Amino acid sequence: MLDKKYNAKEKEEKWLKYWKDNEVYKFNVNNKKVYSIDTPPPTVSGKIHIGHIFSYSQTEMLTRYKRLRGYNIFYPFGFDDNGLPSERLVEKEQGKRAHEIGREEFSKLCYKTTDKYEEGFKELFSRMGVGTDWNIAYKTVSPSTIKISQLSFLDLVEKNHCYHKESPALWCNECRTSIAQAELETKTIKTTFNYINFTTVEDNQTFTIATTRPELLPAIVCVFVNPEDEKHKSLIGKTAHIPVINVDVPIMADEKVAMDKGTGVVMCCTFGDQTDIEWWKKYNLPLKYIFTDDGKIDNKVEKYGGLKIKEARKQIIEDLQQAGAVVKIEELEHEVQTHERCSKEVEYAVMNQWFIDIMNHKDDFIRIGNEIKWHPSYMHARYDEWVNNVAWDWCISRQRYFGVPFPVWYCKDCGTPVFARKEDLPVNPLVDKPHCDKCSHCGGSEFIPETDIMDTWATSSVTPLVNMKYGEENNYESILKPMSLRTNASEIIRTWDFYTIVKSFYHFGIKPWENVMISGFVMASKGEKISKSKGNSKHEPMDLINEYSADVVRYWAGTGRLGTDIVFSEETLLRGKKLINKIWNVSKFVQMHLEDYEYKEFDNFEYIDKWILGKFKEVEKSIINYFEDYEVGLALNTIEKFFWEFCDNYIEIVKHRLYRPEEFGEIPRYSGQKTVYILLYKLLQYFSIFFPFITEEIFQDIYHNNLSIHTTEIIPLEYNFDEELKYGDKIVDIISEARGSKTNNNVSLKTPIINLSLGVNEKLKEAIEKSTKDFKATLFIQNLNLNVTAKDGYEINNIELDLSEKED
RNA sequence: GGGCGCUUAGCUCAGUUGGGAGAGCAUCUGCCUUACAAGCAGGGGGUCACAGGUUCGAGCCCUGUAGUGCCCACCA
Repeated sequence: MLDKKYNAKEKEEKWLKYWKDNEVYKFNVNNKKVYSIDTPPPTVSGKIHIGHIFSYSQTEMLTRYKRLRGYNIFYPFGFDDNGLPSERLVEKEQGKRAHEIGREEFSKLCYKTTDKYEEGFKELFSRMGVGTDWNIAYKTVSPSTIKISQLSFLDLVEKNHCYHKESPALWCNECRTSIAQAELETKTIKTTFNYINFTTVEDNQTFTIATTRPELLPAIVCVFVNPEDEKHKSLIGKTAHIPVINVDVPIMADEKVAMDKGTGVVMCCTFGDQTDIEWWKKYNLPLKYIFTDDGKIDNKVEKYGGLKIKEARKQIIEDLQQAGAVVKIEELEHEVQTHERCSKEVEYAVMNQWFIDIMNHKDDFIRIGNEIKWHPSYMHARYDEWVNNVAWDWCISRQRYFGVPFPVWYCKDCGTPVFARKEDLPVNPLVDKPHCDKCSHCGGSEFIPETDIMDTWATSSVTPLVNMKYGEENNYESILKPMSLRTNASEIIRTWDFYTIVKSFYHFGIKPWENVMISGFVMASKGEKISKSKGNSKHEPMDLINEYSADVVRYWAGTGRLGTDIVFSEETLLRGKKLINKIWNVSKFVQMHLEDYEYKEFDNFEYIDKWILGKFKEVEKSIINYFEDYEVGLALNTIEKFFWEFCDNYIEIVKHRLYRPEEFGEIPRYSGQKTVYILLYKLLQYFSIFFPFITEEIFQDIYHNNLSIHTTEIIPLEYNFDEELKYGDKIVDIISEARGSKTNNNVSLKTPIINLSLGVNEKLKEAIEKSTKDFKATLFIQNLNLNVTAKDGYEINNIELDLSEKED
């Protein structure tokens, strides 16, 4: 028997153990159709917050739905320990920079630290009741993942989609590494707009250039004006003299110069921005690179060498002022590109990097995007928008320590790369030697290892390959190509989704998954995103679980529409708590009345039973539609709404029949028993998607001891009770109105109705007559008169309450 | 500046081929009713952001405006 009160803490621990012992969520290859999920490996870079819980829960709920619909669920969990986020975390914890610690020691610390955090993540997700098979979990820095990442790299090199080139790349001098376009974040900063006078060498004409970055004056290689610009046309072809720096550069024309920005005259530096790079390439301009990799001016620059970028800016402005070259300085707020991991302004550097070709296959990436179903559908536009606007090939090398090494060495004499053999992977070129002893190009016998590591996205974009154990024997390629579903938040469409598509296309020529499901964010308050850096998450997930139970926290996480942000709300938790309490109580009630229940073929349902069964059939259709649309939250909403109707209306009606067979008869009682048996069973199945713990407790106690509800199958109801559905609703309306009449008279709902006269139509009369006993018992009616006077609906002509007790 | 969302009751939000404006919380009034007071019944409370249009009929479809949010571009 179910306990009087539900002890969530005790029961949740019990079922966690049960599921583990009985391997309820274990993945085995069998004859069932596989539904596979490529779920985001959380970045193990510190504390988990309720935002994680939110986005992971909806995916998890979907897997539960699919499992109940008979699918064999492949739902692995991953951990992204790899790369810069982990390094930053370790640097923060150690209070030292990576290069101060040393490469080998630093890597060890990274492993140790990520292991520690990973345990915390695993514990929390387990405690939430996540139905994953931990046996197929993966880490992005494990030997097998490194092997697959390296394999992927070699495959792309072989297929000429990956190349090594000296090229300008985005550079973060805080993290001291190159980064990819996708890692940029824009930030508004206050700065000054400096109007500086230049002169022409030929005729000493003065013209003004406005810049926010005067420290780049030593890097100027050219000055541009628009060829259509009447005001500045006379400058074209002349030579500009850079003040203070005392260097002369040519003045050229290019239509990309906007006449209405600044003064309409632009200095082109190597490099200040993307356009500089374009011009540098287009006009084959010389290179004047003046920064060091840690954000200083190079020592080769006279006077400013050794200064930090911002110090140099200050100094050069002073010098320009002294030279009388400054026209004016305006305060300015503008957007700058920063590195999303550290929020520091990004520079450009020129060095050897590994790139993956993006620009030549944009059409293919758009096409693959079209072949994938996006949920919600409008997220597809964000993907297209990104692909159409990508301006760079994907730089995958990072000048960092912790991550996947490139399986490459270079000939010391000629620089020709030597690649590892696939069968030797994983390799670490810093430790391992190349398989050949002579360079195939020049015959040189000494090799230098590649010290760069791969961008984290270069490895997380192979999660489908990791899941299918790409390149191994007995792999899952045949069942996971493509996977059924990818889930993530909208912020990483441009990184994780895009790069995964890129890799899938290059490796296999096909889409990586059938569906993409995009979740929203959790907001701390309206318009304010929860983030680790802001520290504005007031609630620790574990505290919430302890206070409310995992099922209740899951309720909160299960609400809301796909792709839509939600605000954390304690009210929602309270609502979930009440719902769960109600599920428990109604289950106790049902159990009480099923003690003598036995299965029999039966189709002689009472009118009201047909009504609620017919209603559920309709509701179930809608629930299934929502799930098939990945709208987990809306499905929950629908189930919940029906459930309260089931409790407040149906149970209130049927209870009399269940309690008093001597009055109502055994067969009507059996009809009620069978109805509650069926509906509670089905409600528990649907609720188990959201509340795996309490539903398991109830299910095993009432229905099947030692059979997990999570291994059952949902078979949608097939009843045709449309007539009962329509007029049953009317009967409930009458009951509701009559109850209102009692409440308005300040009497108990038990108060007898001495006389009730209703005006109804023919159909409704028939319906009430078929359910007279239930109807009268529910309202405690002594005399009921039905008159066929209403055309549509009904009218209460007379209601006479027994107020005798009240008057006493 | 470009792309995509959002704007419905005091608060948080549903509203799936266009026809009844809804839920929870809050508030007010009753009710200890053989599952449940963490409950039950009921009331009050909304020109569905604004302006046009299509339609017999618009919260829903179209156009525009405003506010808000995310992503991108904008470092001259």
